[in-house]
Amino acid sequence: MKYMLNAVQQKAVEDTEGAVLVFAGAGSGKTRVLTHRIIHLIEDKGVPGYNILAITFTNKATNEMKQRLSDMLGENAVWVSTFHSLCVKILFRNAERLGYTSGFSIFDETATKRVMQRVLREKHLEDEKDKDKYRYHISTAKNMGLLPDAYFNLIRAKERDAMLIVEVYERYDEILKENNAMDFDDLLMKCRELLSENEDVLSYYQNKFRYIHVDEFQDTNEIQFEIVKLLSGKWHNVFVVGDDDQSIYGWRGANVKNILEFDKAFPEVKTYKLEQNYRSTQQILDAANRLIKHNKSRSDKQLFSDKKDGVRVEYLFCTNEYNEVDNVVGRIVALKKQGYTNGDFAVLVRTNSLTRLFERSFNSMHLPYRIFGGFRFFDRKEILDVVAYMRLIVNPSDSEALTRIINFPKRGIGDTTVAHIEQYAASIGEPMRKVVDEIYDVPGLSPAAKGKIAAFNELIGELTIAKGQMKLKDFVAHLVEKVGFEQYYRSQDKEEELARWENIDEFLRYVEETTEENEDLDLTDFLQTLALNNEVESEDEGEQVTIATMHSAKGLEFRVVFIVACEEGILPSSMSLKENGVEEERRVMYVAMTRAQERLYISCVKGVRNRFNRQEATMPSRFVAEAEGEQPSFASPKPAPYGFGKGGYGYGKGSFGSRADRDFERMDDYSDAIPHEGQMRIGASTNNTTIQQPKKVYNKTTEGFVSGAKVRHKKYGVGTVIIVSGTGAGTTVTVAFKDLGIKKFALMNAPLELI
DNA sequence: GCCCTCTTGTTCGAT
DNA sequence: ACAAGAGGGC
Repeated sequence: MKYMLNAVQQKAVEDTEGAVLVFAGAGSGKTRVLTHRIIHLIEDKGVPGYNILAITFTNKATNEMKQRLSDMLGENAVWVSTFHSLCVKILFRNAERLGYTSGFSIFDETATKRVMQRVLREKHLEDEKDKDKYRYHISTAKNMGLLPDAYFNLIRAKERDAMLIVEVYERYDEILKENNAMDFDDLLMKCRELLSENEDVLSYYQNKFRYIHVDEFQDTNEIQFEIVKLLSGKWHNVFVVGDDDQSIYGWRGANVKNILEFDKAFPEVKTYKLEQNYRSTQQILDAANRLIKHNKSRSDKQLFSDKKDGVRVEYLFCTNEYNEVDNVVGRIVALKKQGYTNGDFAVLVRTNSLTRLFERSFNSMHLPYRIFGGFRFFDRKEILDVVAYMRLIVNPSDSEALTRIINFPKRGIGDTTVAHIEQYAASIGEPMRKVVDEIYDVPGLSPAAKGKIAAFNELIGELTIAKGQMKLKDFVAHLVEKVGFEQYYRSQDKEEELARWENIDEFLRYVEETTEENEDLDLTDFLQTLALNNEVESEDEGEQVTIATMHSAKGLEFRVVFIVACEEGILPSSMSLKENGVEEERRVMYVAMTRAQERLYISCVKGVRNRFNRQEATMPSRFVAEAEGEQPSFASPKPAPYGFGKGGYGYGKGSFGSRADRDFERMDDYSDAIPHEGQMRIGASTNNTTIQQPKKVYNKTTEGFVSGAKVRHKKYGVGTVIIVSGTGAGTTVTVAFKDLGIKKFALMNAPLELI
């Protein structure tokens, strides 16, 4: 079953030899072109599937591509994977060449943080406020392919403590090496190293991959591009698709130049441009085009659509985050009455933390949902613990895993003892596992401590033997049982602890399922997939509303899209403002908008939002005005004077007053723009979902009442607001008065004024 | 030396 | 709100 292709798409599909670059605007059928080309290669050109490689960026994209290919081809040997898992597979087969053993550990964020902690402890930098700074630097360096020395040369001029940063980098890498472990960035860097320094390995893969495809090429960084160049070195058949307007991974080292200057690496490249959009209505595209035009650095293009009869994009201005959630839920409920189903909806957020409110509300409304991005099931503490046992057994050098579990569940082995073992291990240049194994030779530990460690050692020894004798799923169950997780969590008799046990139980089921699909999956392979698996456990209960971060929504499409929390400081993120990254933020918004097929809602809170358990004033994102087509009143080339920083910013009374008023009037306008003649005036129909009827009275009154604000009470005098709760007319504030203590007021009635 | 509880700062995005 | 650190009890 082949779909129709337009003339340009068809040409790109049939242009199979040499380098081909396809500029593919959002929704222009990029994936379709990719899959058709692969099918064309196999069915019409007789290329064996195992000679074809397709690289994507996310697991989701990989799965989708695999699905499409097997739908159309049935069983096939096409190698589809993300850059990272491609590299892992190549590395596992050739780890010895780089001085690692196969079965090396892949350190996720949690593990690398622990390593960093150790480095900082060693270097007496515990008091350093900005601990993430070092990890950030290391990642940046690795994404550019720079070893410590080279990175030092790059930053010595602009970083005061460049020397220190590089020392931390060196030590961090040293520890990873000692652990026989790589972090995510290493996977790419070491793979390139392997390929460029081992002629035979390189030529094996060069021969194998006669046709190479790269999706989302605008998101590749230097190293990824170099890997592509290396792999294609023999046949030069490289087919890349991308869209510079959708480049949203600059922070991960992605280099738009890779796509814009592709012809420098492949001078004979043939280029195609796909500008017809098959996804969205013209109304949605108009708004997206209006927005993205504000970016200076981009190759000009204009998406167009045949779907001219859409409805207008709606802008929702909400008073607070609960009101925003209600607005979204209300519209979902109403649209479902018009025939939309749960699977048609997506709520797109800029940050993971914003998903919680929607989860809670969807739960209470019994609206099934799934989450993309956000916290992985496998990142839960209890799962990481189980996995750490597995890691230690596969890779005895993994001291990070060992320290994680040596005293969990509690065995009476304290920090001091662990630190002693760590130091001793370092002094003799052996992994901690080895020291634990020979604990009676270690000086300076009490017999009691040695006994406890010996017991732990025996456990690990027993599990190591069991691993060799059992099938993977039995082994994991055995491990969980032997270690005593169930007993530990059940004995606590707390709901929270019980939930942790249930998660482990679910993990066991996951192992069972995975091994069912692949009978002789071994522990090493399993750990490898786990490390890169982003899939959140979901028991596909049919139709679900999608909640996703804007980044993870890339490549997806939905009939109805809600872009929420479009506020200055969130989108664009305050972090991006300093780094001059507003253009990338605008592209994030652009990606989000172009996910929508039929209906697009852009919503923001103009008022107060809870962040980090404190109240912060919010104002609509400049992007809202840009998409609407107005000249934004506050988007200046200078860095914006506000931003969410430590302590938030003061939303001075009336400082943005005139604009705020205008937005509010506008909201009245749009509340009439709800699709299809008065089908929904939400609020009447559903108990929990009321669309905010703007009442300027209390809006004016709640404005500025944020925690920390100084107020004067007619009777009690001056105090400080500590808690603001409720919404609109029901808002209550709790105020601490210097002498009279803490009082709670209904804001509407209380004689309070801001000072 | 180890365990338990209370306080504290912390969160952009993904593999 | 959640995990790491501090501090007191055993």
